[in-house]
Amino acid sequence: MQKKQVRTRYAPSPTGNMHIGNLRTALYGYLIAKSSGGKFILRIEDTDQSRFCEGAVDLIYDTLDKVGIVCDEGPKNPGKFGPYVQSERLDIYRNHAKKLLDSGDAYYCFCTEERLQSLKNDDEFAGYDRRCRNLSPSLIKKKLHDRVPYVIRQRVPLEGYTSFVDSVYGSVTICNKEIEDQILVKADGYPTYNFANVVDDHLMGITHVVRGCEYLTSTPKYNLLYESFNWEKPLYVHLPLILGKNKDGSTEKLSKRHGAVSFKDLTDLGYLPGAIINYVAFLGWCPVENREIFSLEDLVTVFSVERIGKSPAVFDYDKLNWFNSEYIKLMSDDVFYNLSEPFVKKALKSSDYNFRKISSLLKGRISNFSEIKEKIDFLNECCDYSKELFINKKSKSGLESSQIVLKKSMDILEKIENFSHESVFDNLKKLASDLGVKINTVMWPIRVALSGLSATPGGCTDLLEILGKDESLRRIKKAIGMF
RNA sequence: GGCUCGUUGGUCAAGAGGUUAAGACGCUGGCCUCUCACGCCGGAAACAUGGGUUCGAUUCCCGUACGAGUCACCA
Repeated sequence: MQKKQVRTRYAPSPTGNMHIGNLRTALYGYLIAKSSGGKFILRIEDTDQSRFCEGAVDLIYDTLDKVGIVCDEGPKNPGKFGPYVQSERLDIYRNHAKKLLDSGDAYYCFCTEERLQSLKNDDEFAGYDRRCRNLSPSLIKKKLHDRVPYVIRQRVPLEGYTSFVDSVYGSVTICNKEIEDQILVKADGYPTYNFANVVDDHLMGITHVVRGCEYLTSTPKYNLLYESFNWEKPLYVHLPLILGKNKDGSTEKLSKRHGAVSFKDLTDLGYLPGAIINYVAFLGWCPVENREIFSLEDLVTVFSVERIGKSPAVFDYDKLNWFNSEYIKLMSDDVFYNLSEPFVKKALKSSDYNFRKISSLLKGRISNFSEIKEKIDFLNECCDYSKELFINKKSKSGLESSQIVLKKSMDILEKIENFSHESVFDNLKKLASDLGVKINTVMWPIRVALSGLSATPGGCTDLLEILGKDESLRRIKKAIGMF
C-alpha cells in the first residue's frame, strides 16, 4: 500500500495579528509536513463575521514569507481543494450539516439565547439542557415553516466514552456526558469553528491536525463528527501552551500584558525573523543533538514530533535576545552594515560620520538593532559626567594623571596631520612610554573625555577616529577645563 | 466546581530503573583587552510531595499539592 502523503494545515482566523503561539503552530505544522516531504496548507477561518479584520490575510502571508515558510496551497495560491477561505465554502458546510440532520447525528435547536443564558447558572445543565434533542418531526416542520430562528446541534451520545491517541499527549479519554451537544451551524447560517474545521480538514485531505492544546479536551467532539460521517480520523498533534512571565514571577498564558507577543511587535523591536523562528521552535521542542542555532531548512531535517514536550514553556525575552545576538554575529559585515545603517543614521544628528566604521564597532556589541541609539548617542554630544569618572583603578588612572595625560595628548593630537587610527594610536602609545605608564592610563582619560562614559563601543582610538580631530580636541579641551 | 493535561536549577531543557543528573539563557569569579562587548576558563543553582513496586527509584504505579487548559451561536 502506498503511504499517504502528509498534509498539514495552518488555519488562522484573520483577526489582525500573528501571535507567537500561532506562529509556532504554523511552524510545527510546516515542519511536520516538510520533514516527510508533505504539503503545507493555509486556510483562513473567518466564520466569525464580527472578528474579521481587513488586511489580516496579507499580514499572515507576509509573516510566513518573512520567516521562510511557504504554503503549498492557500487563498493566494489555490490547489485543487479550494476555496481556502471558509466564508466561501458555506454551501459545503450546509450540505454536510444536512447529511447529519438526515442521519440523525444532528438536530435543529430553536432555543433562544435568552433561555440558554438563564441555564448558565444551573449546575445540572450548565450549557444546554438538550430540550430540542427529540422534537417531533411535525413540530420541527412547523417551526421551520414559521421561520423560527434555529441552530443545528450535534447529537452527542449520552453514555460511554470517547478516546483518542494524541501524538504528544498520548491517550486521552473523555466521558461522553461531559460533552455538550455543540452547535454546528449558527443562527446566521455560518458554521462554527468546530464543524467547519472537521469538514475542511477531511475534504482537504489533512493527515495531521496540529494545534494548541487548548483543543485537547474538545477533540472527542471532532472525532464523533468524523465517525458520523464515517471518515478516517486524522492524527492529532496538540502543542503545549506558551506562557508569559508576570512581574511577580507567576506565569500565565502569554498575552499582550507580557510585552511584545506578535511577530510584528518583535520585528518592529529589531528582532530578526530567523532568530524569532529559531527561538520559537525551541519552545516545547528540542533536537537530539546539543545545538541551538538552526535555520528553517535545518529544522526541517531534524524535526520530529516525538520530541515535542508536554509541559508549557515560558517565553523568555532574555533567551530571545541571545538568539538575536547570535544571528547578528553570524551575519557578514556587509549584511550587518546594510541592516544597521538606518538605525545609525537615525540615531546621529550629523551625517558627517563614517557609518561603516561605526557599524563595524556595533557588531558584536548589540543583541538588537533597537539598542543602537543608546550605544552611540554620546557621539551627538558628550554626556555630562563627573570628574570622578577619570578615576579607574584597573587602568591606573587618577585625577592627577588624567590631567597630565589630557594636556599632553592635546598637544600631540593637534600636531597629527593624518588623523588616522594607526597614527593616532602610535602617537598615544609613544606618550604612554614617554610618561612611563601603561597604555590604559593614557587611553582611559581620553576616552572618558570624548564620551563622558565608562563604557563605549570601541576603544579610545576608535572614538578619536570617528569624532575626528576638531571635535575630539574640543571635547578634550572641555575636559581639561574641569580640573 | 466538573472534566482533561502537566510538574528536572530563576527560564528553556537532555536524560536513564543503578549517571559526578547534560547543555543553553540569565546570574557570577577570572583571563584576554586602549573601556565595554566578543572569546576563553571556572562557579552557584534542579529531579514538587507522600505512599507503593523493586536489591535499587528522580525515572514505573497510586494518592496529595501546585500549575494550566476547557466547560460560547470565539476560534
